[in-house]
Amino acid sequence: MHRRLRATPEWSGLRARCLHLPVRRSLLDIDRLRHSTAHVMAAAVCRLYDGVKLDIGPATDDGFYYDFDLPVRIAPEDFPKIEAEMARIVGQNAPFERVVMSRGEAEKTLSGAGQTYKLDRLSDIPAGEEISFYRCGDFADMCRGPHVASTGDIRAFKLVSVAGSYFRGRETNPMLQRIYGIVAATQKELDAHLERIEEARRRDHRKLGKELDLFSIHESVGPGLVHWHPKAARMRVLVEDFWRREHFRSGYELLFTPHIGRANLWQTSGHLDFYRDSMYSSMDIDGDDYFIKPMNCPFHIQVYQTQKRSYRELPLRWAELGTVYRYEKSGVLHGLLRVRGFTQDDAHIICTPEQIFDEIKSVLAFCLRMFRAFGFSEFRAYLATRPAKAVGEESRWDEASRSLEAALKSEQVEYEVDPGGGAFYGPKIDIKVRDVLGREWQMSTIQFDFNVPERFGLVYVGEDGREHRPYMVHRALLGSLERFFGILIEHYGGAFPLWLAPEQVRVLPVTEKQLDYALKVESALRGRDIRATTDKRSEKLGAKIRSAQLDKVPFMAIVGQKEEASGAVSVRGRSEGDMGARPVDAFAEMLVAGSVPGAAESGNRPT
RNA sequence: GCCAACGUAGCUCAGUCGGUAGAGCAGCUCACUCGUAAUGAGCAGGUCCUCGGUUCGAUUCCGAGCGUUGGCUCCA
Repeated sequence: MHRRLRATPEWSGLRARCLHLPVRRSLLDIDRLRHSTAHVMAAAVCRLYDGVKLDIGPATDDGFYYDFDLPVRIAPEDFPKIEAEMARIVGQNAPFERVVMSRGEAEKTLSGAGQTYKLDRLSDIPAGEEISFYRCGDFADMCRGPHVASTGDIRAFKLVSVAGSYFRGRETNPMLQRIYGIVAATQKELDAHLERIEEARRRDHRKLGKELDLFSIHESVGPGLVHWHPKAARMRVLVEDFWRREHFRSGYELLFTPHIGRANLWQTSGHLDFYRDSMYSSMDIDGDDYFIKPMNCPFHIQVYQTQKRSYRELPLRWAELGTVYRYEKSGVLHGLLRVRGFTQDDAHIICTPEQIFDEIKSVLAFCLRMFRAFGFSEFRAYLATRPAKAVGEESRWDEASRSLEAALKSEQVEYEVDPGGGAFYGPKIDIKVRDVLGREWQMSTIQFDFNVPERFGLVYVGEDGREHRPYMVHRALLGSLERFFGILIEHYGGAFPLWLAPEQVRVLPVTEKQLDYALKVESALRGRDIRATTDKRSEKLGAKIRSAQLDKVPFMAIVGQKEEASGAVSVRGRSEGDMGARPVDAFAEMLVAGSVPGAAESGNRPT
């Protein structure tokens, strides 16, 4: 899941631009610094606490961590103490010395020190490979390295969090304590990094969702179940309308299907065999078991099966904004990004073998077009191919995988292949999108399904008059509307572009004497489908402007005596400031022109 | 689900070493009628997450549960 990115020049350039990370050093050097700092942290923890058992302390994408088994609980309040000890070690400028040992020596050293986790890790090292320790002052750790020359090279670091983590990530193993830290070459770079974390915190969709009155999740209703407030609902309608229009234009038709279905259906589809852990328990209706849907595909298949299908009507492209419910473990729920009930922008494409190349290519192009409309321009794809255990003929897998790869090449999307990483039922492409802060979000998935068509006996009649099994592709572009909305909030920092803003204009009367005129302006704008409201409070103009700014409304229309006399408004842009007076009609014209779906706007810069 | 922390007004938070609580903002009322990021005064607002236990007395201590947060894991 947390795959390390390859340091292609193009990609690291992007990182540098978006994450404000140092460009001068190669990623290897920064990793060396991170890993060495993890050692220094481990050394400090060993000095401060007794009975420390070490596991590992690797560099991560933006820092480092070290896993410990400790008799005491570490809390963030302990960080200053550990950091102070780390600073002492750095001050000593102790060199990192590499010590090579035989397996026997290493075993003796580790078991003598009671380092059981390390012993376990030692057994992972293949026979014949060199076993090295790195010593630094009074601390030594089995480690492949490499390290910086000495601790004095570590100038700016900070511990950021502590959390539990299973040894080797397995639930059955003991839970260790993981301390996370960040490190940079200079204090300035560290500060920049901290500033980036701060910016991400400011943009947190859970925080903005509350501040901007967008959505809520209620303990009384249940965790992971989202309530869209009026402003968010308005935005969702804008997204959905745009989505539907684009689908119709791209040759899709829409379906609406039920929320529940008989157990037998899920038995046939295989969900009850393979996916039951993620499904909610059944409900009894007239003595039959029904399940709430975790996916839409079995329903779409039913629609397909209502007729004998000919090759002439393929490809069929059926899309549905289908709300599905899936059980997610309580610990993984996270705002809008990980929920239990969500609306997939699902579609199934059923086509002949001859059609799959073109179909995949156009799905991918459609996908990128969609993202660009929402202000995303950096993508990365992961192609997952046939695993050892898989259903479906190998030739079909090959054909499907080739079509996926060809589409990626033809659309010039950077991608990585994950050999054998596909699900048992088909190969797939997952597409990740970078937001304005340089964070990567998995959104789209385009996957072949060789399982469901087989299980439901899907066929079409070919030119030869015989029955053939069609290819079925399952795809979601935005993924889930809930999750996509959360990402949009963070990408734009709540300052949505004009076409998506739930409130596009707020009319601000200078005094209550202009309230009637303000309401007239509001109604004129609404007449042009512009989302306008009026601030009717008895406040000074400055206060009204402040509220509108905080609510991130794209435009304010200020109306005082002068404007009323001339049938005008004074326009103030949320990022432009005072834009001067103009007639109401001209203002409306400007807004309508700027509200085209997908219209780019500079509303997403960090503020 | 697991480890840890947290849960006080609509929001952000303070506080109570066990004697049922307070601020700012938001809301409401009144006054003010104001020109590009906060006018003033007043009012109202709380099952201190829930349920048990200890105690004369629990928001505070203990236990369980629920939820949130940070991770782990999971994401056919």
